[in-house]
Amino acid sequence: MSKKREPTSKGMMEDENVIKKGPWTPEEDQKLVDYIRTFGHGSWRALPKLAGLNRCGKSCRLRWTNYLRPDIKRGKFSDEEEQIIINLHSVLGNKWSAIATHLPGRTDNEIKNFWNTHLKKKLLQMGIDPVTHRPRTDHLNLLANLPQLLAAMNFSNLPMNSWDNALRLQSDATQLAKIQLLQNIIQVLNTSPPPTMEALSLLGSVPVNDHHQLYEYLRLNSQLEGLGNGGIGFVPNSSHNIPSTFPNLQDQPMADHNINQFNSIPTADPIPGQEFSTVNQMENKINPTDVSNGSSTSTTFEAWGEFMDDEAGDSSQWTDINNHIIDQSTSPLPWPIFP
DNA sequence: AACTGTCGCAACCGCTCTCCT
DNA sequence: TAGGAGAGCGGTTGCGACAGT
Repeated sequence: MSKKREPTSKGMMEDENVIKKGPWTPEEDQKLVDYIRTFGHGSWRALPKLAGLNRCGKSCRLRWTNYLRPDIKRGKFSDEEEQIIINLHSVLGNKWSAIATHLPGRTDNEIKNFWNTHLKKKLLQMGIDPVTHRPRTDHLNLLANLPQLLAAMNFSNLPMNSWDNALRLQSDATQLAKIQLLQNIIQVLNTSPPPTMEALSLLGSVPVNDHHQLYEYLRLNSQLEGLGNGGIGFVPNSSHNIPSTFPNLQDQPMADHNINQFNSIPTADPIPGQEFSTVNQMENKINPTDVSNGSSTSTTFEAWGEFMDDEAGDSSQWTDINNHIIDQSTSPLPWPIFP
């Protein structure tokens, strides 16, 4: 698309008949703010004339919503905001306005800019595709980036002590992000043929606490498998492909939830051009209303989250994992680590 | 000091959606 | 139901600020 902006009117003498474009002056801002404070914006198209501005209504609306609105929050995004954006983006994609509704005081434009200038790069550095939120396909690269992936996992593990509706959605998305990351790590460990010595040796760069974290996740999922739910079927150094990362939920008595959609599970080697992240598959099935208003008590994410909670016990398995990280006496790894 | 490259962000464009008649 | 107007959204661009040479 060739969209050359008209030469900016900055510093130009304005023809009264020409709608001004480009940066807003403090005087224009003041006029707009004064008018909206007094009369409200009403019709944006009519506003500029009424407010004495030589701008189009659209420009006035954008200036107000993105910059002049009194409830706008300025300054750097916090770590928590950053994580919320990543999580919501994994669910909603580039629906910036939908994401913005979960971040009071932040505008869609600001979030979009922050994503494009910071978060995209950050995810790429961690070896994660910012579009699909899946690790990039090169397995050796993935292993090389394992420390960053695990760091991202820890980063995602925000406390979830406030279960208001907005945070529910974020928490669900956080769970998914974690599952997604682990799933892809496990894919690498279960590739057929088995990981090479070289590939496994890369694990040596992963801090030992992260080994414990991985191990605990795998152990817990093996327990799920033992319960007849499918589990992830992890067998260290096994020579077969990983059968299914997610539990087979179709037999679960959860009729109120749209859970059968998980029948289609991403495989270790998606067909080129048909790579659908599990998160995206879920997104396609989610009632948009549930996502946007965050008030539903029966979202797919909740169903999945409840399932996880049920199977892992009252305390989240992630808390369990973290406890093991603190407790240095946890079980040794079931696979060899090459120096 | 001058030049060049990179980054961040405000603002624009064009398309889509929603509402009304 | 069709069509027009207004509003909203996502993608993109231009430009100032800053860092590096």
